[in-house]
Amino acid sequence: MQTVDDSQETAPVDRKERQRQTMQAEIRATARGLLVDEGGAAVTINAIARRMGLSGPALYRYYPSQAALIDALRADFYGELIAAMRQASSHGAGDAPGSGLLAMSRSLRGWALAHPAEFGWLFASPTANREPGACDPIKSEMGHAFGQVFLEQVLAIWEAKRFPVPSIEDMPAIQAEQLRAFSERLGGRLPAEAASVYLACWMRLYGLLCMEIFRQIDFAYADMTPIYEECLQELCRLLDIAYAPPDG
Amino acid sequence: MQTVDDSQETAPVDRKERQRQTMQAEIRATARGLLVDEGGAAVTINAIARRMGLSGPALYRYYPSQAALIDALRADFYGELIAAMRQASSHGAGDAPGSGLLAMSRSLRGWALAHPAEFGWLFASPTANREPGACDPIKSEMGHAFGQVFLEQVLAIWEAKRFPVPSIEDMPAIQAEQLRAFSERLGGRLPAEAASVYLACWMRLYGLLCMEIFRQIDFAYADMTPIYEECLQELCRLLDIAYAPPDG
DNA sequence: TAACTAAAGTTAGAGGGAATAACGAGTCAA
DNA sequence: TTGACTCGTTATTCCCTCTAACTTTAGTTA
Repeated sequence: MQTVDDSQETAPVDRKERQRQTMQAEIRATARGLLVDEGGAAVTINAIARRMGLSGPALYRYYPSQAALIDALRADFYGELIAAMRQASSHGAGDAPGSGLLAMSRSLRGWALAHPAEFGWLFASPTANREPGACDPIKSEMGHAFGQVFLEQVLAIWEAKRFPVPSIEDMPAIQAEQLRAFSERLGGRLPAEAASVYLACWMRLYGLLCMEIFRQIDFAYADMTPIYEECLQELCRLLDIAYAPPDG
Repeated sequence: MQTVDDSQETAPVDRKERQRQTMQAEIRATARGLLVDEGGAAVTINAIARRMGLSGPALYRYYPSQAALIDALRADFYGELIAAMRQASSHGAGDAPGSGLLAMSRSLRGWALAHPAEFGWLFASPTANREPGACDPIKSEMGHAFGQVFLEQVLAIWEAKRFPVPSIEDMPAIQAEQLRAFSERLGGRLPAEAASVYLACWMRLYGLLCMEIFRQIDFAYADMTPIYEECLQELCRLLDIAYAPPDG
């Protein structure tokens, strides 16, 4: 049934497949260069093809549409950011509880500052702007994995040494219900009360970073490093861990 | 010198000018309808003209380019949002100090929730995405007026009854310097220490709202009303005013 | 009243982008 | 050798922005 009888047949197939994948990677790399050099509006099928010495329609052998290409590129960005965050958090592990979280948070900001155009595409896709009701599949999938990295750190802190949590009874019923559902979706590894702390921390950090990257506060602050560190200090207080200033 | 000798000459000129302005307003209204109905990508010169029963190039009599039209539309949105915020804050005035701030904050969220597409264009213009270095003139001008509305409320609270402020000596030098410069740009009406509290409050509120409107947290929270109110409670604590739950 | 002027609309067209169709050249296996 | 498959091409369609050149119309002026 299978055509995998021996290597004489599978080898060329694999080689072709690898060539195809490197071509796709080259297309995405070219698109990213265009994004960084000339802005998001310059990322067109024709412009990418021109940069690669190809004719426009050739790219449709590799991506069915411009939107698909852009989505793949955004998935790249998510992957790169998540990898950077994971690496930073593992580097800081073994020390005091929460050192991984601090390292991860700083690497998140570092990546966003180093790649503002890419970060902008993560936050709001130019593709998703097309239709009003259409939700962003990349953001739903990868955005989940994105918050997940932060969640893992909070989870580690929670499992090592519980942090203070608010009483879920004091919350409005709608909020309590949503927290319970979310906690369940997490497999119950984080109780609803602790999940509310995780979400509060994540919103604080991510919200502040967006304010900075999208320059919403630049009428007052050009350099937001101290404010970001102040935010991290408050997260540490909320999670009952020790704050350590960045080294270097 | 002036051609304003009597009404026989000025009347037709004014009438033409008025006609021109109502035409511009109609164009912007049509564009907004397109934005709301079919998304940002549908806001094209040709589509607007089609909806109005005109040919495309006719619109260039009223706006020099698509970008200019979009900028004018965004200025409309800023104006509408700011007017809503101002109205809400004046309605709540006279009562306890800070009641205006609470009303304003809630009307801000109310407007953003009612007009997510418009809010999206305030936060990140599709025009500004063109070039990487190009800053957004509308956001710089109107965004300032936007934060100003919140600032006025904080200022009123400050002048009525000082709120606790952090010591500027304890801050990093970079932050202290930026705060002093900002305070000076404000005409010294708010000292640097108090300005840091204003900015912290504004970033918290605006950042949280962006998280909600851009659905960054919808993996956990569908309805963020309680979280927004929680944030308002914390702002009240920071500004040393009484929190009052929304009526209704 | 007749001619002039300026504004507001028109069509035609250049230039670019997304996407499809139809076609040619290479590769590989039977 | 032949047939199939892949990857590239050009040609074409449709839509977009924007300019040029024109008609029409309303208001002004001699």
